Amino acid sequence: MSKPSFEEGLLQYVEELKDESEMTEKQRNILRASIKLFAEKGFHASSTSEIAKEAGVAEGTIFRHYKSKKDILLAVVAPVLLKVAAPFILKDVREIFKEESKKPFTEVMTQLYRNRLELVTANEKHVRIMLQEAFFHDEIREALIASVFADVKEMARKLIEAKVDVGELRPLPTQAVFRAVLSSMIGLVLFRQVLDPDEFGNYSDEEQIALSVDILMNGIANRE
Amino acid sequence: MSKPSFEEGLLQYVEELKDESEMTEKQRNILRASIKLFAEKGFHASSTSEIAKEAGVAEGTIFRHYKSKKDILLAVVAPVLLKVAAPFILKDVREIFKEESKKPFTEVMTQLYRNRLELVTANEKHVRIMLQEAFFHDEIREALIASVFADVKEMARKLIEAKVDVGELRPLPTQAVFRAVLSSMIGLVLFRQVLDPDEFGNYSDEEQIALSVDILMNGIANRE
DNA sequence: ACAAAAAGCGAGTGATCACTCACTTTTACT
DNA sequence: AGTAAAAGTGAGTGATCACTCGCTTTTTGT
Repeated sequence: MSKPSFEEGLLQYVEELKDESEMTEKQRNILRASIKLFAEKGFHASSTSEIAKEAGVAEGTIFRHYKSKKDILLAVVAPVLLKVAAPFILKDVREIFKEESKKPFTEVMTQLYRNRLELVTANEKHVRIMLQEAFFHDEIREALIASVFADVKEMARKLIEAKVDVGELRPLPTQAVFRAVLSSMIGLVLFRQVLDPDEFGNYSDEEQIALSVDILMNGIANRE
Repeated sequence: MSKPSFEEGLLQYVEELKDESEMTEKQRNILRASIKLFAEKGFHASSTSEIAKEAGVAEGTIFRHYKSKKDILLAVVAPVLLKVAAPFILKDVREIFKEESKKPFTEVMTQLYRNRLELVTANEKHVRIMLQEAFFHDEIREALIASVFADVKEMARKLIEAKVDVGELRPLPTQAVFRAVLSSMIGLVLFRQVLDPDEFGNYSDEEQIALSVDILMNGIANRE
């Protein structure tokens, strides 16, 4: 599992801006600067004067190309989300899901949980900022759902239905199974990072993952 | 299950401010106004001039009593959280958990999920603002965890351990079971309200709850 | 009753913000 | 080369913000 950072992906994308479109160099600089600052400190915390400074451009130039600050955000978020964030978030998931039929579902889940825990740990700041922005701006939330959630849902759907067909999973509504999987994963991250890091530490990450997967697969009820 | 709104609780608390402490009437008005505005629009969106206006007080008076705007927040949040929000959030949970030994765990969970779904639906705005503030201010997040999460965790611990003792639940680490329960609940709410409301609507709330409880109890794996 | 302290006041301060506009420079087209 | 359009500029605008300060009013203790 390779580990190119989100930052690298961003920088690379920013360089690629050079080749395409009929943008002025200055306009590209504005986008570059905005991407950098928004990713670093979020939208609200980045002022237009900062963006201008970072871009080496007069503040008036910004508003020559974008009619408002929010306009920059929208111009920046869609392509970045689609070309950098979504691929970055989904890359490993796609690999893990690829060999669906070979591995037992339990193993796929274990790998997935381990991988997601790593991803969130390594990119805590960016995750935080993304959630924050998704919280505030409907457009970003919807774009995130459309570009990331929709994909992962489709991938999961295929895997889950295949596993139901071979009798490895119960024939429940796919949507409910997907929800259970994602909920369990979100809960794992949430408990470790936010809600209860102390008690979480009573077991190693591997043990916690094993517990989560065990419960996801077999439930918490005792079978008489 | 009674339904006093969060708003009512807030207003009642605000009235009770009258009786206690050595506060000036104006100072109480400032707290009242702050509580109202913060609950309505959040901390950042409420300006000190607004608070002053709402409180019927000069802006200078605010800073006579509180050395900064954040100071008001901290003075307001701890007691409100402890005396209004936490009881409000936990009230029904406590009732549902009360008759622990009588009802099967499945039934308790079903009631709990149903109740939480109702609570979030009926108080969407306040939930949103609380999460938003918890996101931004470490102090609030920690206060929420200490006053709400800690309580619910303790209540759940007792119930879970009792149910493990009578053989209704598997002898897993309590903490992992609690995480599974809470994750499933958060997931239910998250999918319905944010992530996938369309597909969620394919089943009724009751059906979705039943599915979540079923999976929580029995897992998603097929038992050969 | 009187003075000191506390409470209250509101115009004012300086900072920052997104955004504008009159103007200059560069680019593109003929 | 000449010109019109596009790009770029930066001082300026008005709004808003949290917060201050010199002053007046009210409360308190004796």
